[in-house]
Amino acid sequence: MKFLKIPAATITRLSIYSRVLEDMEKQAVPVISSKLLAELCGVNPAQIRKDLAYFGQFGVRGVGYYVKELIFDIRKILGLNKEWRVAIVGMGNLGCALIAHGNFAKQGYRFVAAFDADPMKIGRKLATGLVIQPVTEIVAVCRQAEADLGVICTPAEAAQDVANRFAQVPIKGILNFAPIQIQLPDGFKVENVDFTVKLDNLAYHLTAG
Amino acid sequence: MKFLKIPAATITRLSIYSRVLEDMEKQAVPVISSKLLAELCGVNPAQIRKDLAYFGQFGVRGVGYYVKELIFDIRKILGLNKEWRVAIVGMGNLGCALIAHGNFAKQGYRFVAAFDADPMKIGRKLATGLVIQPVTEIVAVCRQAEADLGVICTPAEAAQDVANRFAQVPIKGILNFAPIQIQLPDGFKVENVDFTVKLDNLAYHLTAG
DNA sequence: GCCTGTGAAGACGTTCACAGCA
DNA sequence: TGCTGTGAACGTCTTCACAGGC
Repeated sequence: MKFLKIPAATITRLSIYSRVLEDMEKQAVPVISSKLLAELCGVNPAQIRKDLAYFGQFGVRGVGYYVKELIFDIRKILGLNKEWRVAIVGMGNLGCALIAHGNFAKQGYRFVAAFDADPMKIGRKLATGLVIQPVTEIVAVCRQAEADLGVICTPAEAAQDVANRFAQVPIKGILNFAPIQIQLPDGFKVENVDFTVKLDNLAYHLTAG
Repeated sequence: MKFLKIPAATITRLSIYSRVLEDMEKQAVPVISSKLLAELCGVNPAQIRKDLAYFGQFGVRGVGYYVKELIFDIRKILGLNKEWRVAIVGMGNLGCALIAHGNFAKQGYRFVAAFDADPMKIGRKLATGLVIQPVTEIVAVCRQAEADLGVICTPAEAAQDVANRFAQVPIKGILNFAPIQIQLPDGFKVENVDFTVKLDNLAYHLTAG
């Protein structure tokens, strides 16, 4: 599917388009133009058309895009036409909040394993029915549970060790909430979510901008 | 301070550099070269020198950068040489997890007000001593508490309303965890943290890449 | 010799402007 | 007419390569 080089930003935007489109669908909007979608997403209309053009032709000239079809097409492009099985490590406040968070399930992500290093927490049953298991079992349990993706919510010190275990499974996609740059061989993809980096951006813009 | 146009990515990287440098400082490393720092951050050495060059000269030729000084300089660039006062709305699992999260306090961000729409939660006292107040009081309480930044952890439906209230305070920098594009006039800066967008990126790369 | 600081070159992503089609 | 699809123009960011200085 990947003939041209797709900008990383394009993928991120497709994800946002799909979120906005789902909203439109809920409001029973049947068709949308790149102009309106662009406004709702805060981007340029040509950007949207170009992003989609990397993957094919999805619109109707003179009309626009059929909302329902476009949602389907984008989800297919992103690989969301399957259930993704997610393992999560570090069941502190944040880890528990993520499991309880409704948006993951809605988008097709399902938590299939949970781990923690704290012996006090092991064996505890979470709201979803998952039982917390020891981090030493990550490789075995994730293989058994056929996990595709890993989420790291541990303190920074533990994050690299967890990533190494994920790598052995192998789990090739990791969402990392620890404020540290994880080092992994090529072929592994780490996405970082760093709240303080975002806050630092705000601080800078309010200070200098 | 802002003579040239600074790339947005530069600010994000400065924030990451500071995080890695703080790690170096803890390990009592006195001096670091752009080459080593680049490896630890996963970027090109010239990138680091260029990023810093936007703001001045911080290194010593033939030697490198003094870790402690560079941390200080970067924090000053980002505007982190003051305490930032943060208001947070939506005290569900995620909101509570954020308040409990140690990294914010460590970087100079202090929660000074918490809000929720649920009458059952109002008046409840959080671990930090903060008392949850009704969202209708956002403007008054934030002014009183002199909040600089706002964090939105509400469901998507409530996020725009909360942002509008922040805008009236006025709070000009908002960290938004709701999966929706918030619309605000120029002069306001919104940073989005959207977990599912990140997961979608992983899904795409594991599917197509 | 070594590493920073920086103009110039190159790569990349975005926007424009219009051709193509309902 | 209206809106998509897309090559070309533009602007921005990154990397190179070397001059400058310890």
